[in-house]
Amino acid sequence: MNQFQFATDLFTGLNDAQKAAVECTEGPVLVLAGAGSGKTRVLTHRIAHIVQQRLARPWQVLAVTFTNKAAGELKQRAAQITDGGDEVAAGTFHSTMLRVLRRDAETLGYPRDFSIFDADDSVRLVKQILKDHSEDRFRPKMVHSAISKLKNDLVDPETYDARAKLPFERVVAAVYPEYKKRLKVLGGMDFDDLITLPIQLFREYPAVLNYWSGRWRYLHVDEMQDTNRAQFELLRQLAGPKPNLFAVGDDDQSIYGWRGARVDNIFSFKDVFEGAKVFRLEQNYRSTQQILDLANAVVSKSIRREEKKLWTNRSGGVVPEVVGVGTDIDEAREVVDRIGRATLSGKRAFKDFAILYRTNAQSRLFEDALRAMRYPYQVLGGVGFYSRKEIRDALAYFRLCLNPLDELSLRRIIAEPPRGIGATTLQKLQAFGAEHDRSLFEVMTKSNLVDGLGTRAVNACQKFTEQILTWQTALHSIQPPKPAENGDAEAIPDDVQSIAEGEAAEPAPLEKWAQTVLEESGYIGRLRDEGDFEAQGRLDNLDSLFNSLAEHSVRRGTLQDYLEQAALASDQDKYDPGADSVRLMTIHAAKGLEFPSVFVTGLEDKTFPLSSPDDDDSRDLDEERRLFYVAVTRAHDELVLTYTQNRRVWGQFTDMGPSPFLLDLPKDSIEWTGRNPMSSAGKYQGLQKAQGYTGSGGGSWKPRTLSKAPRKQASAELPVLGRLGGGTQHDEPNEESQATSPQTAHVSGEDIPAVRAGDLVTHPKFGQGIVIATSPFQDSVRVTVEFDGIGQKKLIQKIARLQPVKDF
DNA sequence: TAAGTGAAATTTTTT
DNA sequence: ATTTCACTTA
Repeated sequence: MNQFQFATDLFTGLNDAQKAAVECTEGPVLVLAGAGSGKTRVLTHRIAHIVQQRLARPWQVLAVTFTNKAAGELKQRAAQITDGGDEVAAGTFHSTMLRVLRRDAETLGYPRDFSIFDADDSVRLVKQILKDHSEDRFRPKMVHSAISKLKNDLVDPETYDARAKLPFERVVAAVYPEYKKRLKVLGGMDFDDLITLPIQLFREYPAVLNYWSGRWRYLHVDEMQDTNRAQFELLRQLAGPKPNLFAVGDDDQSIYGWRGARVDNIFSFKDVFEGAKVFRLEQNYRSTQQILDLANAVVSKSIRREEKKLWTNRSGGVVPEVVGVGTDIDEAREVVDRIGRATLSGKRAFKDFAILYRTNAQSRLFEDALRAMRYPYQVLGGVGFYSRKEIRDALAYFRLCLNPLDELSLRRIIAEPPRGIGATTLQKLQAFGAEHDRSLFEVMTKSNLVDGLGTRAVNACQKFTEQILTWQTALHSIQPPKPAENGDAEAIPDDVQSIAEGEAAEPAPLEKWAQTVLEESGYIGRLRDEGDFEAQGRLDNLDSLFNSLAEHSVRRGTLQDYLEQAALASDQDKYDPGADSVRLMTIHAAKGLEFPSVFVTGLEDKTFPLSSPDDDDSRDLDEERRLFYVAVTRAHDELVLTYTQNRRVWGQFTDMGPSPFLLDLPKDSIEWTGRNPMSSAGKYQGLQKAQGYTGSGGGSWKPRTLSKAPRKQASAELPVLGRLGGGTQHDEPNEESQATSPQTAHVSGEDIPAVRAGDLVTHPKFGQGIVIATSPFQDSVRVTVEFDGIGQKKLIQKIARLQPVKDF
């Protein structure tokens, strides 16, 4: 009865291509779905279809996405049209695999309550290793991201060691195995382990693979273009010899190459999964034709892509607009002005607007402007709740109670608050532990055995470990450690299981426990004592932590679950579609979302497409192009692109050239608006001169044309910008002063020595080196130096003050 | 041992 | 500009 009802509904309102894809329930299927072509719809309808046809129970259907947000939406929408749809196993790759690992971690030699190390933890660990090797040539973050890429590419340490040649690669090759080893010793997994360890598990224990692949009979993957090698392998394993794999993706929206995503996974899908059926969804239901034209114009310049053309039968709409402004502050004001006008006239609600930018750092000025006008807004991403210091500290306490092996957490809180255990003591404990192959925590419980420790230190250790153990016991009393799950557990959906398991919930025992821990540890007390504005803010944040813990506790979640969610759920997910507020986020964060009116901001060279100031070739222009495509296709009917001529970067006023993407726009179907575009012309000239002189420093060389060249070229290619020159505004006073006083500003830099390529220079830390190259950097010079025995460094002369070594 | 001081690095984008 | 990290001093 119901079934018939569902069946008719399911296919009405789908176009032919969508229908065909939904109906194709067996075998490998690839759906190439352009932006706004209804891919989530296809996914959810197919899932509903499978369930209705009784091909599988809802919990036998797996859908993997990249963000929790997407998973949540998928689940919710599936639930609306499917009987039992909320039992569908929908989650991110990471959270799904975490379930697998929780069940069998011990098989792989990890503790049951293994910790999850987020990016920050992982980098810390790398840093420690680098320090132990007294290696400080490379940034821990870079080394970690190299390791992460290797893991995602399924390259093991031995293989890499054999091929690593360059100094940086050698360092990575040295750190990689050590990093892996230490992670395991600490009973921790990093993000990449959550993908690669299941692969290993499945390889070594076919029974485990059988369990999961038998359970998930229909696999769905969203955003296939963003999968990396490891994820692809995982899918292949789970899909098994008779793959029921339904992949949806769009190569034009591949924007995660920087973290190892392989668009190739889309191109090679047909080869890897033989007989795969391919469907294309090209009808767009979201945007106006003008917006699509603009999107197509830019992305069609990409080198390798599946040819497709989005179209819509929506008519009407507003012509997309490009707006040039003087400074980043003007940009924020302009955008907020427009939002104000549209909302005050009642044409739009605040939530109709999204302000998109390339980097999180750009959000601040928009926030300021919105706050000044008292307009409601929410910022997605950025420095998230869980990355604040006090929250991380608190979680470290919790983590340590669950997993005393977690030395990273231990070190994090050992001096928060100070308890008389300092670097020296830790050093001795560590050495002892290394000798006897014991964890740091264990050594601390027996610190009296460690030579050379004063009674004070021993007592401090004693007290600390006793506290932890007490809290651990308390935790177990409210939340008994789970008995080992027997291997032949029935295929009960976990969600159901966990609900059935729970007992009558007391009023938020977890919250109480957490409060006790932070009180007794003295953490909260110390914040209270500090009593300043900042400490108060931290206390407030801890309060929110307690609240969310209480909520979690009421829903019978365990602390373990909570920590997992904290590690895997980013700020990204707190997006509240209901609230009437302007949305601010990076373009990456906006993928999968849509808004009636969208501002894409910062369309300047080096901002978007983004590249570091010194080396231009580091950027992947094609990926930036696709990012632009993603950005503009978020808009239903109104699209405004903004760019500035001068922006503050790293606290420095910096002249900006227009984004090359602006040159690719179909000129006729766009409206160009210049607000006060020439206001900075005078300043611009002035700054150029200033930069020239700064570059020369002591004056040993002639002023160079520096940023002039790219500017000239850009405006030559973009005559439209010239048209903007009709602006009538004049320089502001502070610009004037900059323009007229380059000398005064910079000749005072007599103590900043001038250097040029070939010079022999000294640096207080790195010693002697040869200057390889110099390039203008803001109001100073960026100098590349080859230091003896250290390698190349890039330094800002204004700060580093390299001293030339006089010839002799 | 721990708090206080200055230099220097930081800014992609996220699970 | 803001934040982090290494080195110095109470």
